[in-house]
This record gives sequence, structure tokens and C-alpha cells, in this order.
Amino acid sequence: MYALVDCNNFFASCERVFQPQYRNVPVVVLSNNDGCVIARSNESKVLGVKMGVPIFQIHQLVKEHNIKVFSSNYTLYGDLSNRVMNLLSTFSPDIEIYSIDEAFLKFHTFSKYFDLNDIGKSMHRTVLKGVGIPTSIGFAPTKSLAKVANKIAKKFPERTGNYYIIDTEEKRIKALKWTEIGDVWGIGRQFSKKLKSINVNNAYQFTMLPDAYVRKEFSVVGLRLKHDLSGMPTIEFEDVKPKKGIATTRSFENMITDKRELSERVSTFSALAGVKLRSQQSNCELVHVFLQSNRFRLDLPQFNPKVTVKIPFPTSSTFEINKYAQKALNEIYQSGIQYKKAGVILMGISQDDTQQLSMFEYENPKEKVLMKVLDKINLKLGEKVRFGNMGVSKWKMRQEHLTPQFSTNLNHIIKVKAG
DNA sequence: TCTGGGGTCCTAGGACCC
DNA sequence: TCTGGGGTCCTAGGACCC
Repeated sequence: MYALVDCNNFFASCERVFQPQYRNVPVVVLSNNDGCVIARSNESKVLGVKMGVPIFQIHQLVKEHNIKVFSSNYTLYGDLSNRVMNLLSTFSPDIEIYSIDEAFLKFHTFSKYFDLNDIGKSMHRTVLKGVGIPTSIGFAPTKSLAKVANKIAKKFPERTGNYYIIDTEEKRIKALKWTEIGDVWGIGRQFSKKLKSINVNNAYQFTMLPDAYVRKEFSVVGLRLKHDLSGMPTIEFEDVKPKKGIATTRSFENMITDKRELSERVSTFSALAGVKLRSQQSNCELVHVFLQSNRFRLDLPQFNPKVTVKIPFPTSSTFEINKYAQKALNEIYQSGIQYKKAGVILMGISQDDTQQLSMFEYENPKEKVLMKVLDKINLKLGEKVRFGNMGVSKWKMRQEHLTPQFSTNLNHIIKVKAG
């Protein structure tokens, strides 16, 4: 049996952990630069706040209903996520951290030694008490069915006690008939449209389609999903794998035309991507750099150049990465365009322990050591060491509603008064 | 005025090889 | 008039996820 544990309205719930006064008021959390709504409390959902809407489009609603607005605080969310995952891993050694707010757990010998009802109740209680985050839990014999069970638990918290178990054929069929096709894990907008056009409106109907048809129209991905939903474990439980691509991309607060300014951003993106790369003990051989104009300003010329450049040897050094990223920027930059977004993506990733030595060119071995020291200093002191071309003009994201880093910064920790 | 960021996997088609 | 066949590898783009 698998369990899928999902934190309810995760970012919104995180903001409430240290600010209980917002527990019963509508809350939303915004994306970078305070752009779009990326998390909503139940109260906000009821008010009709849609996922992904630009906040400026709902100013009226926010004002009318006193919706509490937060800028995103990823340091806080990341830390609370770690705490949740640590608690969950005490329930089973087999845990797949699927995203910042979701994890699959595997239970091998469930019915003999454990009662899933006990486990479900206990997991919810433990995480709520230990971190302050409410969760929903779904149990089922396959991962996609655990997703379905989870949705039921989330939809009917009172009736289910925040967990739901699919452990019989009757419950499986009933659950699938209840699940709208567009809500199925792996069925997105396009697939859902296509399925509805042939009158497949729920998950059960999808599992009744012929294999050959599903394979042809929805590729092997769709076929695997069909089997998994039918009760045959097909979507595999996965161990932690190093990432195959590492991206650092940002929209700018304002549009940028100047090449030097772009070059500073690219340097910073290179450095951030380098840190992520080294933290998973990897090296990269390809650097992809892109620029984008403002896609919402159709009155302005649109230009979205991109290029991938090869580094002659695998490296994890910020110096090397940035050298080639700058080269890439030089290749694609055109003056006279107002750019709104840029990014650096590292690809061609290999692991430290499977290093191919290049015959002609290689990295200065001192760089590895230097980067190690640098990462340590920055971890300890918080981004004190910067590279020359990252520039001194410290640009800032718009974050007008940012909460403190309650759980990761000593200066932000809540003080409790005695007496 | 204002519009996110970071991933995965699969497929089709082109380049290239013998 | 007429122009092989069978592979591999790589990449861009599209679908999906949170």
C-alpha cells in the first residue's frame, strides 16, 4: 500500500504557523515580485480567488473581504517542509518526497501488522502538532489511486478524518467514478479536453478505454496511468535522483535594456545555479541562457532569444559556468529590446563520482576546493561572498508583504515573554 | 502601473552513419 | 520516367506536475 501525504494549502498554512491570528481569515501567498496568487487558504478559495491570477486584478476583492496577502517566503516554506518530511519518515523508511508539500510512503506489510486507520490518524496528528501544518492522506495500492484517495480526504475532512483508504475493488470503482477526468493526476488541460470530446468524463471511464487507443492518443504515459488507476502498480516509487537540469530564472521588477545590467543578473543566476549544482555533487557541461521580452506588452517588440553553449569539460565551478553564460549572453543579446525575464539553465549533468576526464582541457583543480570553501562561508554568513561581475547595485525583488524567517534566522525568532 | 519558478518525460524529425 | 534500407543519436517542442 502507498500513502500520499499532502499539506493543505501549504504556503498559506506556513504563514499561519507563526501568526495564528490569520487562522480563520482568507489568506493568499504571491509569486516572486508579488505577481500572481500561488497559494490560497480555504477561505480565499471560497471567495473565488483563482490559482495564478495576477494580484492587481483582484485588488477590489482583497479590499472588500480583507484578504491577508503575503509575499512568498521560500526560506520559511523550505524549512517547514523539511520538518514535515522528517516527521513523516518516522512512519516508513520508504519515502519519496514528491514536491515541497507532498510525499509518498510505502507500507509493505500493512494489514498484518498495522492498521492503516491508526497510521492515517497518527500521521495527521503528528504533523499538525509537531509543525502546525494540516495534511490530507490517501492510502491505496498504487500511486495514482493514492492521489485519488487523497483528494477524497481533502474534500471531506470531517467525514474522513483527513485520511481515506482505497482497499477494495468497490471503493476503487466508486472513487474513480467520483473523480472528474481533469482532476486525475497526469491528465492536464489538453488531455482532458480530448477525453471529454469522446465523452470520457470521469476516471473510471478512462480506465475502460482500450489499451491500444490510449497508447496511440496519450502515449505510453497515458497507458501507464490507465494501468495504475486500474489497480496494477505501474507508476514506480522513486528514490531521490539528482536533477537533470538546474534552472535559475527570474522576471525583473522593471524591464531592462542595458547589457551590463543583464550581465549582472546572469552572473547572479550562474552563481545561484552553481550552488544548487554543487549541493547535489554534480557537474555540468552545458549552459543554456535565455532572455525574454515582456509577453504582455504586445505594443513592444517581442524577442526571446536563447542559446546553449558547451563547456569543454564537466565543471561545477561558478567561475567556469559564468564565463560560458556570459559568452552565451553576448551571442543572443540585441540592443533596443526591453527585456522582462532572463535565466540560466545548467544541463549535461553528471555526478562527481562518475567523472570522465577530458583529453585536452580540464578544470583547474583548485576551483573545486575554492567553491567548497565559498559555499561554506555563504551558508554560515548568508551570501557574504559575491563575484566581481555580480555588481554592487543590489537589485531587489518586490516583496511588500514579506514575513520574517521565523524558523531559520535567529534574529527573527519569536520571543516568548514570561509572566 | 502590475502578469512566477522549477522540474519530468515522451515524440517526431533531422543529421549522420554504413 | 527512375533516386535503398536500416540504424543511432540529438534536439526542440509539447504534454504534464507542483
